[in-house]
Amino acid sequence: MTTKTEKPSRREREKLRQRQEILEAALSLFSEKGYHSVSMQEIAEASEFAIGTLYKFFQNKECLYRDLVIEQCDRFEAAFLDALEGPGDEIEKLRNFVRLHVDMFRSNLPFVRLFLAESKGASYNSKAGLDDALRKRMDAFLEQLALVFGNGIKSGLFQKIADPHALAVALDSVIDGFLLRWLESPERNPFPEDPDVILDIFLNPLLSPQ
Amino acid sequence: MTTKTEKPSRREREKLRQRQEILEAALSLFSEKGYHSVSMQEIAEASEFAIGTLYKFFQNKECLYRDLVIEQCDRFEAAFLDALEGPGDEIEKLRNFVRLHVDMFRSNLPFVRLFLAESKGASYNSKAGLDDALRKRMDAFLEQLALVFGNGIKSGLFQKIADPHALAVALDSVIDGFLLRWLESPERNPFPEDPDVILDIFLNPLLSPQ
DNA sequence: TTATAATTTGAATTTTTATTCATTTTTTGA
DNA sequence: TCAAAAAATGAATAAAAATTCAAATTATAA
Repeated sequence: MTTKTEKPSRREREKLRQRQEILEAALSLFSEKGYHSVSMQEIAEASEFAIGTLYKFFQNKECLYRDLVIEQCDRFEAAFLDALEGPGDEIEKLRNFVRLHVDMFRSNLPFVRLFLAESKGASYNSKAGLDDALRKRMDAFLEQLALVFGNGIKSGLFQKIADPHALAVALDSVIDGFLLRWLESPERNPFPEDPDVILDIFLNPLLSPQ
Repeated sequence: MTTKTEKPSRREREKLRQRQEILEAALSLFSEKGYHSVSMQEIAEASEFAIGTLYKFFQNKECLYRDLVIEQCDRFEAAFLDALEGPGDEIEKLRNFVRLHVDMFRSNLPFVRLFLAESKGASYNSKAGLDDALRKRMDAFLEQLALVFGNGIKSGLFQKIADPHALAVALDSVIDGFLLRWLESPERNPFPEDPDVILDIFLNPLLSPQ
């Protein structure tokens, strides 16, 4: 009962911080070993709380995992949409998107592993309906990306070599493909520092002849 | 001790058949529910053997899973390499590869789910070194695919818009991307019946101007 | 047909881990 | 400073499966 005007009290802020610490430890563990190979015991030790305390923050293991994935997805989605809604023509938007995608991939490897496992592989969380929620968000995002292609075609910036939605799927797949190859064998596959390495495969053919 | 000249005795053939039946049941279950959500009990019931019998064929659950994945990969790899080594120019080889990829995807959905979980997501089998083995095979296969692009570029059939290895990664990613989208929401994403829908994104820009 | 070997079985054992909750520790406010 | 409330703890419980193995069944061949 410090000040009443402020929304989150000191205690509440402290709780939030603790919650984040648990999620951070859990993210690191889950991404390394997968959902089923991480015990609540381990998460407790890594985050330096007692097992019982975890259950004060999360109803159960599944909910902990779900919250973790959803919160990280929020971050990523917001960042990607920002890139698509930024200034510039469609080429610029795509370039920003690829650049951001590559950057976020590299600086969020633990989550990326988790996300790929969750979206491409078998979901650990079928009961919690997590995969369904993710699929819907992914659909919505691809819709936005397709819009960029669609607008580019409408304005004559791009040639209509394929359906905008197909192009969106293709671009997203290729980015993930490149980054995944790098993640799996960095020695054989160079990290695509320059986003144009990826984008050129699309832009070159897409660009209308001047 | 029937005939000595024949390699696999009647008994041995019977064993093989039983083993296949177990793997078939396991594939169906694993692909539907994921490694950790399938018990040996379930596999036993589905294949109509006793639990103990499973352990006569496979050292443990992990080995059963590993054998399953590896044997299916063998089939796929052989088929894909066939397509790349077939007759025709590089365009024809790529077209055959895409067509075959799409066909095998559709007619082997249970295994495809498993493979994606294993290769894109978190491997269930880190101890057994399965992911490492798969990665090596994938690398080798991409090398072959890159060779096709490389030859096409050398012969002037393709323009060198990117490194052959990058093109191989990109094509493989796009195929998987399209098929995965279809798998996840068939109502929203049409099945790419015509392999050219996928290949055109590559071939159009690649084809040298006549 | 029958003794022996090979195979199959599934109940019992062991292991692993999620979850609970009585107890202890810490914080709060007078 | 102290009693009451809140929070944290982790040993104990419960549940789920993997694995084992003694007993039962089936196949072999003399």
